[in-house]
Amino acid sequence: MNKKNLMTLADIAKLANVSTSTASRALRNNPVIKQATRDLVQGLAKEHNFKVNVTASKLRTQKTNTIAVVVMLERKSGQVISDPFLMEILGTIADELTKFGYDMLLTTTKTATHDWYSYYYESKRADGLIIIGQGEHDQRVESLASTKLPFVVWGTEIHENSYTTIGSDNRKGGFLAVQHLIQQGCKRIAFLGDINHNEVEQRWLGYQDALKEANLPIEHGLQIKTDFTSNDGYSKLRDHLLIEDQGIDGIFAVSDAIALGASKYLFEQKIEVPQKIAIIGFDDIAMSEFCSPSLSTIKQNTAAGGRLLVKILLNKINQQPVKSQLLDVEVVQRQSSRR
Amino acid sequence: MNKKNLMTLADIAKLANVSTSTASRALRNNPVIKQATRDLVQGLAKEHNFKVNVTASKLRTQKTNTIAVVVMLERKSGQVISDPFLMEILGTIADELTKFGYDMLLTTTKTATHDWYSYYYESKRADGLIIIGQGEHDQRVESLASTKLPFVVWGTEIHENSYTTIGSDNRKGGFLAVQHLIQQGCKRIAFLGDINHNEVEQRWLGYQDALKEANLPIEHGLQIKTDFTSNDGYSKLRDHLLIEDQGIDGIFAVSDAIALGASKYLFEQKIEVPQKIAIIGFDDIAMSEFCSPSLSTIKQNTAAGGRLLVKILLNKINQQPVKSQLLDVEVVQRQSSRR
DNA sequence: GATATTAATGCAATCGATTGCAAGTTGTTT
DNA sequence: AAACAACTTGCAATCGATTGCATTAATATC
Repeated sequence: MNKKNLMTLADIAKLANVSTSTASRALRNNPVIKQATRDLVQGLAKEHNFKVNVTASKLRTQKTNTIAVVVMLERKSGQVISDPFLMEILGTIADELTKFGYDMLLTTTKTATHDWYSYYYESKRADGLIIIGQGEHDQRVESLASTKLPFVVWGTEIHENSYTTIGSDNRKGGFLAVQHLIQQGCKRIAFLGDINHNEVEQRWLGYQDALKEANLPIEHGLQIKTDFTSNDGYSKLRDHLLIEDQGIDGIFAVSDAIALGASKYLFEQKIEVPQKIAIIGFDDIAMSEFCSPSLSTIKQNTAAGGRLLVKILLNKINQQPVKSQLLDVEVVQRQSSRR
Repeated sequence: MNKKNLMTLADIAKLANVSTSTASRALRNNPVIKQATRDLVQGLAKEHNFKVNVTASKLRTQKTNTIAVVVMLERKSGQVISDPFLMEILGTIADELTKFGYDMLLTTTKTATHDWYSYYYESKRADGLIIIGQGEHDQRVESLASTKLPFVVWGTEIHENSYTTIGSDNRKGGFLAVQHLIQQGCKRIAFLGDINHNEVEQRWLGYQDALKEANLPIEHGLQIKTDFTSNDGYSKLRDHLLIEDQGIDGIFAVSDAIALGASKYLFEQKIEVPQKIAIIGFDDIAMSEFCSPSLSTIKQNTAAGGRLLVKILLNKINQQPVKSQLLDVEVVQRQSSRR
């Protein structure tokens, strides 16, 4: 027993009358050790509630069995993450990692160090990295690609082969959203989102695809740069889209949060949704079903996404070849666009 | 340089022509080392981008500089966390911990081990534990109290001195919410929540306090056990509160998520909010401001809560005396209760 | 100039588990 | 009975940084 009277492997070994090497192997069920010895050691370990000191183990094996997850937050647009979408995917990742015996280290970009390679890999905090949200063309992610740190990004594939990304088929999502609005009879559809985000850019391309397909004009005046918050959805609609003048009849917001903000403004202005203006969001967060009118949206499969992120990263850590993947999306029609 | 050609302290020492002991002290700015030597070593470290191996450091110092955060999820009521409230407090904790140089290990209760003391403390994964949400009188938390693991709980103080909790003044919150409804003219106010949760129980006591103060009867038929989801808020209202029969004119929901679910049902039934029924929630999640009608609620100060959790835990780790604390709450009046 | 102080640095043990290699046992084959 | 193979186990080094104690160098004191 050491000073803090926590059992150590040596203690167990002594109790079992074997060497620490044998004890170690026995505990890990190494078949080279006689079954009887294994049983003995494992029994003693359980009896004395012995737990391997993972720190010592990490040092010796040079594996941390830990994955770091970085959530990219907007530094400017506000302190907290309001987007429930993040929480959902985070929850899945956490559960999936524990399933594979990995611990999960969580950081946001707000206060954390910027040199992820040094901080996590060189200093041996984690075996790999999951980055959620590429944000606005972030340089840090780009520069990781040249290091030995295995990592995966939730987002959109940008530079072929530069690094591995998992994400929804954003372009298709944008397309489906707008196609849906057009099917509901919309002719002049506004776009709310910030195309400096890679994912949003894709959704925006999808928006254009759908307009082109329907032979509708692409009007730049209807495309409003909007942050990922309800607040901005609200105020951009108020300040930049002069509803009457522009005569828009549909809104595609690149997140449900934005869409809810926009809805609020429409409600206040007593503009009927969906009769006068139909609206659709993106994400399918839990709240969307419960606002009034309920919000149509593009559903992202967060559970599948979280699982895939983990799987791909672990494969990468084990030197297996991996490639970027797109997850399918689908339209969820609710009241805000049904007419 | 070792095999993986990462710099090690010994390498730096060699470059600087000093012993590893000196190098170590120099790096950590130990004043016993001559300033010139310190500069030399630190310069070389920076130049060669050397980072201490935290694993080795942890092993030697017996400190992990890591805090584990456990998010208690309902195992039954569904897989994902829909409550944005959790994400907000989690974000604050993450940022606050990095500020103090700690890493944050995140787990949910869904898949994780149950013996937190063994898993985190005995195996040296973390120096302390933050538990978010006591859930339904959980036994695991209770049993931690007798171990050496320093931990803090977000929730409500239950057994005096048994362990340290930080949380909102839930009883006052419940009181304020219902008092507010009464001031708006409500006489028969329903309660939606599951009082098996410690926090909810407090809010429920506050509900009763307010009714008593106003000399209104406490009707058990108006108190409906409801899970922390919009879904359940919706269906419990539909199935158990026969609006016309009971003639309720106010609803206090113990979370905004529940309140939104309830609102949806009222909206569908074309029951006017707040004229016919006023409604108030709890939490003040970001969405509450953006539904229609916007949701009145009791605001919890998550930022202060997160900061306090970290501060108290670190104090505890440093053997300083700490005590449980209540955070103040306030009414945020919006459309759902303004009449 | 000799000794007492103080300032800097180095030696070597330590944290606890893992593992290559050697050594000891037991069993098999001829 | 010798020779060899197959099992089991132990020795001792290792992972990389930290730190108590000893030692050397520099400065002060008489």
